[in-house]
Amino acid sequence: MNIIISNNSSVPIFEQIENAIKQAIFSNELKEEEMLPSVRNLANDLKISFLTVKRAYDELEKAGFIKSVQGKGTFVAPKNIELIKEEKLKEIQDYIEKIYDISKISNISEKEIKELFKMIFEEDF
Amino acid sequence: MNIIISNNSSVPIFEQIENAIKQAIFSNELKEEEMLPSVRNLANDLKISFLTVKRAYDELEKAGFIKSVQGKGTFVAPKNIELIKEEKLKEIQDYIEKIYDISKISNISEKEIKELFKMIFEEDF
DNA sequence: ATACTGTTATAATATAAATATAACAGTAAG
DNA sequence: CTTACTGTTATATTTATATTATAACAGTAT
Repeated sequence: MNIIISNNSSVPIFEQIENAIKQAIFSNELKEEEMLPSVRNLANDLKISFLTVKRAYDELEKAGFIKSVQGKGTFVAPKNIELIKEEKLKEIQDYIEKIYDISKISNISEKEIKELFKMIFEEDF
Repeated sequence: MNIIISNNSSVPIFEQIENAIKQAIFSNELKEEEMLPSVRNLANDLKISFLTVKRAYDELEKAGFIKSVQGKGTFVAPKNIELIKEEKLKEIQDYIEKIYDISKISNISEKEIKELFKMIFEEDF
């Protein structure tokens, strides 16, 4: 698995790891039940503290993407299609929220946004 | 000008001020060449440090929205708001394209996206 | 002179992210 | 059982950023 992190990103490292692993799971680069790198190994590879990896794993586990077992390792959870769809809907929601913020600040009307949607989705929206 | 800030927002106060002033400029509530509240006055109104207001003004000036003159005050820059609006529309278009890509890959219907829009814009869309 | 403007410098506080270190606990293989 | 991996937990520290308090300095207008 290829994870690239940036020190001077405004996105915290633990969150960058989360996103990279989610993406690997979505793209099936990490398959069901497959073992993830151990917290210490990944920390060594990325030259960061294992606690930062731990935090990323903890949040991924809370969200249901992976499962940690003491003494054995951390594994990709059996795929839950609904969970993945929820995640994608959340991504879309984040984008819509960004659009909302921009429209409010820039005084752009909903009508104008609708037109863009029609153009890109090539359908009545 | 009505600015409301929140202490426990994850958005820094200086950024909340930035956004509120941008919005006021785009909505023409603050007109070209119009004077903004002085750093100390706005700070007193919002019950925050004038340095926080100063920071917001500094960033707005760097972005070309306002212009500060020592001894006189801070003023809305004469600027082509339409030009900035075009840039913002382009940003929105990029986000919609991302949404389009996700929806195609994840088999998410336009109806579901419409629902999210209604939810966030809190209006029929 | 005064009373406003913005500007700058310094130090302090608060919070979150990330770290270093150490110890503890479960699993599997020799 | 010992060894060498796993994950877990606790404590203290460092780092970066946002925010503040305070003081002084500088330009403008009346």
